[in-house]
Amino acid sequence: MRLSKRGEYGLRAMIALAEPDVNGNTPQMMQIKEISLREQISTKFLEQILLTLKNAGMLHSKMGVGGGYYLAKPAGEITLGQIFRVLDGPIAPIKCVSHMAYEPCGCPNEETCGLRLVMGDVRNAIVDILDYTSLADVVKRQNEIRKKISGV
Amino acid sequence: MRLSKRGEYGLRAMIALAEPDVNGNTPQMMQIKEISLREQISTKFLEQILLTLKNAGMLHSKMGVGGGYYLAKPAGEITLGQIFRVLDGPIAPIKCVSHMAYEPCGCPNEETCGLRLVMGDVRNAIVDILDYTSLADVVKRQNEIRKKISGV
DNA sequence: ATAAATTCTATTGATTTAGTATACTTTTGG
DNA sequence: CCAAAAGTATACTAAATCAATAGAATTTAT
Repeated sequence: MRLSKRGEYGLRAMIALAEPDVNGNTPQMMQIKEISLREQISTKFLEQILLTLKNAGMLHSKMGVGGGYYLAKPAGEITLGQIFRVLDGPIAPIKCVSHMAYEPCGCPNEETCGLRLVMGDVRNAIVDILDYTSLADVVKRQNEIRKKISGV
Repeated sequence: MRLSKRGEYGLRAMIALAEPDVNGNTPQMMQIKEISLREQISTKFLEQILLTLKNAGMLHSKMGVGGGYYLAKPAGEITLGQIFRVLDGPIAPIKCVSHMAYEPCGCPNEETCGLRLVMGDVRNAIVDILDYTSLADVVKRQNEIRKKISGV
């Protein structure tokens, strides 16, 4: 049940872009290099990932000197599930329980397949988290932890 | 978030072995061919998978004529999580939230990494299902559905 | 003895992953 | 206008993993 590096980097970059800039403004614009440096990601690889996200309509960009990427929508309207699906495909652990990319899996009787029943539960559990967690939620949670740590 | 074919086939085979035989006896002994035929799995591939499961101590086998595989423990004592880990490795979507195979993931600050927080939730949700569902639970659930269908 | 069954090891071909490489286009500062 | 900065777009590749295949060795019932 692995999240790919592509997915990991893309999610981390999106979370970085969802944070307000030094002046508290949002959405913040950041250059690829800035993100790759801060998040320890190969610049060239991140380039591809951000481009994919842009083509999927989740990011906007500004070319040329002083350019960069910024979120296409408010952070509260972009969920981790959406980002995940763009970069890593369907969330379901097995095709026969996928809502977005259903395919029969070849078991003798899909209707009474025990594995399918359980994997359906797993799918729902994951989707319930990823599709109901927005970038804004993540940023908020990060800030709460930071506050708790500095407050100790 | 994909379950591999190896994992899928292995889980299906173990569920088949957890069902009582025609006389209601359990654990039932089945030959590789029998399982591969019923579950539509390449016999040779299933061979490898069952061998792995045997070496992990979840199956016993009897060689020679009239031989076959059977569960090493009662179906109620084998969880899907155990089987999954043997065939597909750690359940966690990202190493830095794995209990069984922790590794840092390279983000600048693991403690306040938002992605890690969310993926930790995802891991727990999956583990809560797979580690608390035994083969016996799956068989029971299958039977309930079969009863419901034939009863309609 | 022999046929049926599991065991074990090696290999293969396809696909995916995680990048690199290269060249191009757009924008802006000077 | 020109050069540098920045994103755009493809193509390529090395390594790993996946799904399966092959074939020989071993064990057992009859």
